[in-house]
Amino acid sequence: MNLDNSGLHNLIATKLDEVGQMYTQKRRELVDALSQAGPCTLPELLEFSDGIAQSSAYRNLTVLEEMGVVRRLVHHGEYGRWELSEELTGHHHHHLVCNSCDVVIDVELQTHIEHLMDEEFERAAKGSKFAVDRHNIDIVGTCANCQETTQA
Amino acid sequence: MNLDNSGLHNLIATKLDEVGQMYTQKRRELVDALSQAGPCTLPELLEFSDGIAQSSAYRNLTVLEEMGVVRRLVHHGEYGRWELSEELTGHHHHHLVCNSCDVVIDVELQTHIEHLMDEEFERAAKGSKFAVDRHNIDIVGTCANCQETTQA
DNA sequence: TACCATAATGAGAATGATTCTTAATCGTGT
DNA sequence: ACACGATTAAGAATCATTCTCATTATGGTA
Repeated sequence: MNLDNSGLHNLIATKLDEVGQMYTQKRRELVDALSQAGPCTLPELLEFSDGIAQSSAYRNLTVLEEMGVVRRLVHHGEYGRWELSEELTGHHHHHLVCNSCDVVIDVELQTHIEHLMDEEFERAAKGSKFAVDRHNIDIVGTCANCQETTQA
Repeated sequence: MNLDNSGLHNLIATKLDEVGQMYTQKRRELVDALSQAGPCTLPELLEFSDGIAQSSAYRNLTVLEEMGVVRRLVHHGEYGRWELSEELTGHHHHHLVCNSCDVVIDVELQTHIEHLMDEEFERAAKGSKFAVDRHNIDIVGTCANCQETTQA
């Protein structure tokens, strides 16, 4: 599979360079996997990447998270999940979360709904003097695969 | 503090009785704590409750979760959090999540916004043939306490 | 009230995802 | 080629959560 992630990679390389971090092959592989596959667990990332050690994967993801390159998601499955940061991809999105197999799928909502929600979230937070930063929405249910499986 | 949770307790007692589970004093204490304090971590629950063992707290919460009495939340803090289920309280709500101290505060949104969101979530899920069950919204930012603290 | 069967409790061991430690290796600039 | 700092990987350590099991409490029954 040939990915053209050169734009993405250049962006990240610059970002890491600014703070004296290296954008190594292993780190590129993690980013490639995430850009292909969407939110991934660590075992999934280990499959994609070629022979990276578990501890290195965790460490690199932590570094990349601190740099704002990736974001860690936490749901009910046994593993955490990682995705490219919105800051990097430029796509604000939310998640379909299957409560049968724990898979996570990206979705985008219509802009005018996002605006309405932002306004309402601000209003709702005001009562608690809570300063809103961002919002995460999980649409929970059953993915297409699991619907088929349970019918069989 | 005198709570009148008799209605709540009766409801739960009936629910548990139907499946041959006991609604013990320890379980009542957990429910009382949750009904007072909102989403709680396990250490918080251990403080509220009077001398319940850690392992018993976990086991009881799991049982109560299976009965649909409580729900487990998972965020980025070190501990999971537990709250009374919406099915039980009858209040659909979402969460303000402080990314500084990890506290979780309940909020309710306006009904017409909930309707708009539900429609949009259905629409967004359709593309992935995803069957929507419910939605969770986290409004992430800084709670009032942490805003004060950082100013000092 | 005494007895029995079943469920709940608590102490501690086990589990397992994630983080930490450390020695070896790699990259980059000189 | 050298030296320095960053990265890697293997395995140990951490720690929230789950499991085990012996003890205790509960509810039903006669």
